[in-house]
Amino acid sequence: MKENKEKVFSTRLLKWNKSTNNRQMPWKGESDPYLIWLSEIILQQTRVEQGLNYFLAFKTKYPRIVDLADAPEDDVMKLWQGLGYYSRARNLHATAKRIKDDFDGRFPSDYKDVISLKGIGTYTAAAITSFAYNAPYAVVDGNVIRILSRVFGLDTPFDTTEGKKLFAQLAQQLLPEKQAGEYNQAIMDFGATVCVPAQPKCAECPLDNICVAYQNNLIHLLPVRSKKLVKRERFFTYIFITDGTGHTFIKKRLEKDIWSNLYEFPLIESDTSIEKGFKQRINDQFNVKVESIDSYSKEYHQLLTHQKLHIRFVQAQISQFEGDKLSGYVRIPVSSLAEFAFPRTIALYLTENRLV
DNA sequence: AAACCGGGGTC
DNA sequence: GACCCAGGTTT
Repeated sequence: MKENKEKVFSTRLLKWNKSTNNRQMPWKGESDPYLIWLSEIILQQTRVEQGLNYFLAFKTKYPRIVDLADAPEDDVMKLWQGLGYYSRARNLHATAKRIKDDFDGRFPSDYKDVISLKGIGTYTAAAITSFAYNAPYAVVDGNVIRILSRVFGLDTPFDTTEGKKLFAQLAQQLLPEKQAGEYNQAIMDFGATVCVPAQPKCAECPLDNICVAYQNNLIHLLPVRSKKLVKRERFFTYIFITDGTGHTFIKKRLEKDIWSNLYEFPLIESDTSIEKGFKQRINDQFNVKVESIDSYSKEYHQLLTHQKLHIRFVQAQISQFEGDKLSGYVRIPVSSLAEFAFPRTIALYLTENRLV
């Protein structure tokens, strides 16, 4: 009797995993759920190479959950600076505090407790519980979706409710329950090294003879995404204010928008690029009298998932007295700018202009 | 169900 | 320029 395809799939993946020298990473084979959790949060929508140094920095600075829980949030944001998706850092910190308070400082082991934590969804809960406790929960990430859509020939868009349900059910069905951790690790490594998005290595693929996409030349058509993103264009003009005393003004972004909890300079946002009339605009928006405009930067471009940002920096000089009018802003020494967490483009501007 | 949330790498 | 990455939360 012919073995069913699901069984063949899982068996071959496990065999492939044993026979391959997979990527070695600091969190591989880690048994401490705290470090597994930390690595998984950092790696959400993030490449291993990009997240690696951040993981090491966090592990060094916060060796235990309580160390992270007791840290000032601004310190956590600063360490996260440049990694993006900053809600991950806020949730990481909030969850550390909750574990300290509600779980006696020990990372929970029950799936239902784990997924109740901020910043932990189905993927991360499955990853943590399977890696740390070999709990029978199948991970579904970009790698898994890509592999399943190709091998099983599924053209249901994965970014829909129906698609998410379909891939989750199939992934769970394929999971060898007694080898959950090993299998989850195997399928993601396989997606990252063999069944890659472009130019997958089908010639060395152990699943080629059961892969619907390979057999039917559909590799480049799967997986299917339902819709493409629309980008909004925004124009930011940041005012780097000098008041003749070596100080400038910043504030923390607290609105529901990009870069929440990061710092920025006084901002003028507009529908188109601003090229002139800075004195008047600064006067109107911030109620300060500008003595002179000292410099006018190039336009920086920053691409976010849903937005294209046009960012320019203007250095404006005001009198020392005028600084008192900037309510809501913090007056800080220019020499202390390096202590604050800034969005990537602001950090870049500061570096290029030797301000940090 | 759809929108939103960063930054970097690849083709 | 489009797509992707060890996704999750909010509306």
